[in-house]
Amino acid sequence: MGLRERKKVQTRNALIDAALELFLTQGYEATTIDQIAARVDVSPRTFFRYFSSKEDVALSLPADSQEIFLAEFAARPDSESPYAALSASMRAMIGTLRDKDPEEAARFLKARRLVDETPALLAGQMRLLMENEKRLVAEVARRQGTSPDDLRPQFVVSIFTGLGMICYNAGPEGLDIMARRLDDVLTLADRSLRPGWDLAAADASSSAAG
Amino acid sequence: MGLRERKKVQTRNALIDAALELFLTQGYEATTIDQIAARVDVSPRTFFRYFSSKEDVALSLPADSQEIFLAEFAARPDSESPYAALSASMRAMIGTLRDKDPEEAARFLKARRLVDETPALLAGQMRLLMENEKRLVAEVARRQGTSPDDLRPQFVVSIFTGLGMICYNAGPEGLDIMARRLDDVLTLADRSLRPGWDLAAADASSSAAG
DNA sequence: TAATTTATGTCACCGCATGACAGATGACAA
DNA sequence: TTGTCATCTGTCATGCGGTGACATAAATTA
Repeated sequence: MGLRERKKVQTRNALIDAALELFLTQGYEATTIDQIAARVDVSPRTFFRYFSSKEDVALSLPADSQEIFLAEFAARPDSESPYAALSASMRAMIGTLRDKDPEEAARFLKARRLVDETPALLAGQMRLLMENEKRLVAEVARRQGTSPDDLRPQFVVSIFTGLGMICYNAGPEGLDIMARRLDDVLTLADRSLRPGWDLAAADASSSAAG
Repeated sequence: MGLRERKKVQTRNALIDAALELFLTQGYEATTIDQIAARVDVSPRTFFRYFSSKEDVALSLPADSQEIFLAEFAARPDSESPYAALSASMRAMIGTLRDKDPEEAARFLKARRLVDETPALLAGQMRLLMENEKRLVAEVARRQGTSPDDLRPQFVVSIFTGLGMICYNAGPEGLDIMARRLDDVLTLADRSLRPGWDLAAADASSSAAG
């Protein structure tokens, strides 16, 4: 890897660190791009060459974790039911996060804390989630053998997204807490849902695109 | 009602109409506050005296409908289970919308269409939803006899929120379609969930606040 | 009509975000 | 090492969103 590339990731990480630091101490809105740039000794214009917006830098780590989740999901064997694959991917994501070096894990937790206490960022995170939702629905539909326009894959994804939010948003206290919370939620789900609920049952189609 | 008040609601509605019109024809981001204000013959500064942001005017109608839902929910008898009360409130909300005068219903549908095709607004709508979520969880906890910090009321609300999103977001084509979609989703839910799933079962507590 | 309240317009200002251009710096071949 | 090229960066200018301050116009009340 050349010097140029190394410098780039270095600047990028520095910007993230500076941003998180300032956001957490002064508050998200109270922090300006100029302050972040100044702390990294970079022009404000350069900030926007690394991140498309103020929100972007705050959500870059959560966005990464979502990408990890999606990658895990895509890698699950077809033998698993949609819901089983989704649950396993969630567990795998937490595991992956835990295996990273401590520095990066700390960054992630900082970001999680920040998002948790900033409504605007919570909304942004939801937006990320929704952008991925289509991909998720498509994959679930494939596993079910139904159409992505069908109500059933959307149903499964919606249910799971709700569960994911509970444990994801409840875990700025550490990845262990988050993992435990996930277990609790999945236990609750097992108790509430009928076996095979996520498989393509008889009718209930009523396609109709959104 | 005095002239002053009448003028205010008039201006407000004019701003909403102008905004929706421009948003739908030019696109949300491509439309400026100045354009909206100009169309109503009002200074841009005045726009912000009626709406706190560009997003606010676009989401004012969806926000209203959420308020209606919450009001309906608060009015449901305690004899209903949490999930039953939530479902009934959703139906009632659609009914209330349908009973309004056609002009206002048209505005609502316009807003729904707009939100549907604008990711930023979709996210904003989710933010509104999440702001109300606490209230919802508290009410469900009361009905269950559990603590709002408990996982179970959160679980019920999350599940229902997912279902609500499916039918809500699928209905820019009219309130009738939206009602039918709701029926389909609830049917699917009845088939997937065990009877009494939304009641406070044995343990599964593991409180832990977010 | 006079006094008070309140809505509106004007002006100034800040922060976010983007395009354009010039200069600095690393990459690479001779 | 040197020269060329690609790319990163800083500076400048601009537009839009959003807010505070103040004066003016309009409605309310007496």
